[in-house]
Amino acid sequence: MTKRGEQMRAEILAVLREADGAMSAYDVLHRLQASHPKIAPPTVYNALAALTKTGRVHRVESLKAYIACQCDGTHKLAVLSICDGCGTVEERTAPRLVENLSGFVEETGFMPQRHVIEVHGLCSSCSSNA
Amino acid sequence: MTKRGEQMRAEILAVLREADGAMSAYDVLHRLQASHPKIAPPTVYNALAALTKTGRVHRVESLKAYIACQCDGTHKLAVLSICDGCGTVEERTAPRLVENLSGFVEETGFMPQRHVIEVHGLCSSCSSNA
DNA sequence: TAGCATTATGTTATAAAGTAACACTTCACA
DNA sequence: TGTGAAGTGTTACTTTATAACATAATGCTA
Ligand SMILES: [Zn+2]
Ligand SMILES: [Zn+2]
Ligand SMILES: [Zn+2]
Ligand SMILES: [Zn+2]
Repeated sequence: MTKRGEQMRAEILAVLREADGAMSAYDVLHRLQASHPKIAPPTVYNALAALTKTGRVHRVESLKAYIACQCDGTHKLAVLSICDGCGTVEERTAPRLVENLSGFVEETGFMPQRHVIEVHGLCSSCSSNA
Repeated sequence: MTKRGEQMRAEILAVLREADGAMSAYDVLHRLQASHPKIAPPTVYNALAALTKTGRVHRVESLKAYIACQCDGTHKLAVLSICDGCGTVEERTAPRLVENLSGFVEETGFMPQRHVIEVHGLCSSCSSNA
């Protein structure tokens, strides 16, 4: 919340936005070491946690990596398409699909709170170059 | 493929089947150290990789952990319900849902190959005890 | 069956990812 | 200005995972 912290989060968000694909926390760390020589892992992880909590960043679970949000806060409905060729990650919202998924797990009395929907494959440009 | 390896895989699968919830690779490792004092991480990771490739085990991406397959080989259509209360992971197949998801990502020319669908929340018994 | 190539497996050592615990800073409010 | 709550940073460490190489099993050739 303070200036220092918010600035760190803004820098990390900028780094993630510039990136082509997802970045690991340590990718981010090494990138920041140019401007912040003494930065340590927890600083990055703290900032990523704060950014994730406010929906500005998502962790890509199946890549152990992070992306800047591309869906402007509707991240609870997000589907990630992960290209295993070029590493790009596209985020799109799919309210209907998430609703169906919730309904499906609720059939057994399960109470859903957070959805992880990640699809690996090839993006259109990688699959045409295959 | 050889006897030694297949036996290791069978043991690991048995350990995972006995477990209540998902186990980390190191949980499995420590469990096996009782019977195999000199076992090392790559042995476990190799076996888990082989078991995963043949669909007998799944990695729960959002838990960095592993479960024995509960769906008998139809794992490409699986949805995991992960209880954050008691740690149980239930696997159910949802062909229709996966088909819809594939259709959704294909709208942008993406070619899906592997689906990760994990829902966090509370199982029926944990949510009634809440 | 012996010799050799091929593949699978195990071991050592190390890298990558993540976090606990505590010290420090900031800022609101008395 | 003090005091405390909240947030942030640092040190040191744990957990997760893999590269590289050594070893062992398998199956083919002769
Ligand atoms: Zn988003
Ligand atoms: Zn691509
Ligand atoms: Zn399965
Ligand atoms: Zn539960």
